[in-house]
Amino acid sequence: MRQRSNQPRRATIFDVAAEANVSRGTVSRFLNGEPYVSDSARDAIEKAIAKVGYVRNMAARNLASQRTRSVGLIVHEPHSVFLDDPNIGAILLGTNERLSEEDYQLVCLIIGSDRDSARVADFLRGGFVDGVIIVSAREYDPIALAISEIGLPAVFVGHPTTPYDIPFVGIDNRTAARDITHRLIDTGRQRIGMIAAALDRDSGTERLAGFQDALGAGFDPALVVDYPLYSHSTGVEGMRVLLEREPLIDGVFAASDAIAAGAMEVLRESGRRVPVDVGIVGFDDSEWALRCQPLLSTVQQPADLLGREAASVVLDLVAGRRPANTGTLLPTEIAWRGSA
Amino acid sequence: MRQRSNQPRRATIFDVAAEANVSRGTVSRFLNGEPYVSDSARDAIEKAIAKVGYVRNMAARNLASQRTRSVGLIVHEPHSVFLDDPNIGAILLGTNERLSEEDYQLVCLIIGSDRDSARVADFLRGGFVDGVIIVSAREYDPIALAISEIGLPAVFVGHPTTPYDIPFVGIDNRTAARDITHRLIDTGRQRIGMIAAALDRDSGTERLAGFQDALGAGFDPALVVDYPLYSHSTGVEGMRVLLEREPLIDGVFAASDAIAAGAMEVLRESGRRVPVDVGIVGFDDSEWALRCQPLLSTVQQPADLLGREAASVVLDLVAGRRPANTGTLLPTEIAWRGSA
DNA sequence: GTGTCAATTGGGAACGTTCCCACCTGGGGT
DNA sequence: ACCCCAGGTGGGAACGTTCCCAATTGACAC
Repeated sequence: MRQRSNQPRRATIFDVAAEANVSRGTVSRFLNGEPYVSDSARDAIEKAIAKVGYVRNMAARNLASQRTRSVGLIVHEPHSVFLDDPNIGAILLGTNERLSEEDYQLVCLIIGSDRDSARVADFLRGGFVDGVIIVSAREYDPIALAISEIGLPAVFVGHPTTPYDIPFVGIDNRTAARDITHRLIDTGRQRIGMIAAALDRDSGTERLAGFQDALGAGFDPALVVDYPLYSHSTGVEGMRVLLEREPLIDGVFAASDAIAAGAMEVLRESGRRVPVDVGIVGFDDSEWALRCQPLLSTVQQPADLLGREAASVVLDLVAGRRPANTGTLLPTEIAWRGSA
Repeated sequence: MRQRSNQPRRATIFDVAAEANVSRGTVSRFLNGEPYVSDSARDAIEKAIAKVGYVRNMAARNLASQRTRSVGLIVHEPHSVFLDDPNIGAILLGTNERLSEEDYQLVCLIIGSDRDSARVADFLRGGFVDGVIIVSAREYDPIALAISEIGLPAVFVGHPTTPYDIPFVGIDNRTAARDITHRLIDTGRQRIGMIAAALDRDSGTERLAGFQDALGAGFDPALVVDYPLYSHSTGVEGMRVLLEREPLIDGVFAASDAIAAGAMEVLRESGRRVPVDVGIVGFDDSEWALRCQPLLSTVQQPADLLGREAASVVLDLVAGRRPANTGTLLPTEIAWRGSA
């Protein structure tokens, strides 16, 4: 079985060299875009490759060069993440696209159980990928710890709350919050409140800061409530409190779609119509946004760009180029739907 | 750079052999689970591996064995598919899981443009994967054609309408349709209709056949309408026709979630309450099901199992075992929600 | 005692690259 | 006339496996 009996043997770099009347070394230099290949050699090699139908043997290249030209994409909590979050798919797409451009392969590493976690850690330790992109790291993620320890080039997508020595790519929460709040202002809302959450995290404080930026002098602390979680029940409770404080409220920025969904239920119960009486906007563009009636206007992450950018950073690291900054924030877009 | 200067050299099979006092060949046999390894050798090798911290070098294995131990997952039309369909993620997960069990790697191959299509075809021709799983092939898919031509082990997920010499893994539309129709019957609905679609395809005719199976003698052709597309507008139009034909209709099986969503709008407009006055069920468990009020009961594909099964089939093919049958149909489950 | 066969083991020879060093060649400075 | 250097080339030596053939051993039948 040394050689698939029926198939004609695949062309190698030797065949190309022979056909082009140059040496193996020159062909290799050509293939890798290195200097010191004369124009005549280049021509001959190009023709020879076309003629013998040569394609690189990855395995041999990997073995000789001691690198794999592949990057791992690590995802945690498969079921909830893959089903709830359309972003994850887009991130995968963006990453894949960028890596393809550089002739790198994407390898999916999905961690469901602790057993997986160990298997993946072994995999990484084995040097089967040149770098990794960590998509939904938990706090104090053991795999992130392991990566940091192995010294493998890595980048987070999203903003980990625990500081590792690993760069990240995320979104600009503050600007996004400011922009979507402006929508409320621009459509003539007079009494605009916010249901904030998670003020113990960057994302939480920045969304609040953006809200404040947008309102400027008109900012009224009395119209802001805050809760620990980005949850539906936060929305229900927060909206009740806001309505009590200011029955004439006509605009609400919810710090997450789940919060917005809860708030909309309370608004409906209280007899207010969305968006006629009250405009409401959310953040995340998760499934919650589509379960609302009317559909929720919300901040949409440029998930594919996040993926692309993360790929770029990891490629830089692999190539030994330290990235300029330890974290990158990408601008967001807004999905305009019916709620405001 | 022959060897990463600072890092200690990775242990090889030679180190293990030396440590265990056996030959390289014996270690290799052990690692690959081949026979002809004595118990004493086995023990010694196990200890040696643990001691020197050996992990296989994939590149070397691939080069020597002339196979890659990786399988490609081909997906078309990234944006619509990844965003609309939660199934695709689950399929990916299931595939990845099964492949991991056999120490195979999943490589994502995503085709967005024709340029991608050519690149992927080259990639496959290059023998960079041992087999492929094609997730959302279009009719007369050029990539499927290429694969068929290259002779690469492959399997479809889903039921391609064009017959290739490639096996497939899909769902049992007929049984699923029968089962979900039974729900309508069991909850006491008396006048049950169906909005069928795509009767030019297997999926369409089988869903109708399942509906007929369930109703048996009670089947009334007058309560079935059919349209070419599985679309929202089909639901709107179909429901109008059904209501006209039978105002007392109290159960509807829609051939897709999109159809069900359209039908529910018409029902609401006509003043009928779901599920009190009319029970309605769909098929697919797509996003449409969650946009409905109340949420739609619908047929859910066992997407992770589809992925697993496809992986198993492709592994069989790679190992040279011809699968027993050319196509596999998996049973479905039903997501019970508020609409029936 | 001899032949045979099955269970083991050892190690040479690929596998197809990259890396690196040695070697040419010709033009320009001394 | 000589040296030097940059552009360009050739080919030996890894890289770490798997594959396969030859060799060794011991049991068992004749």
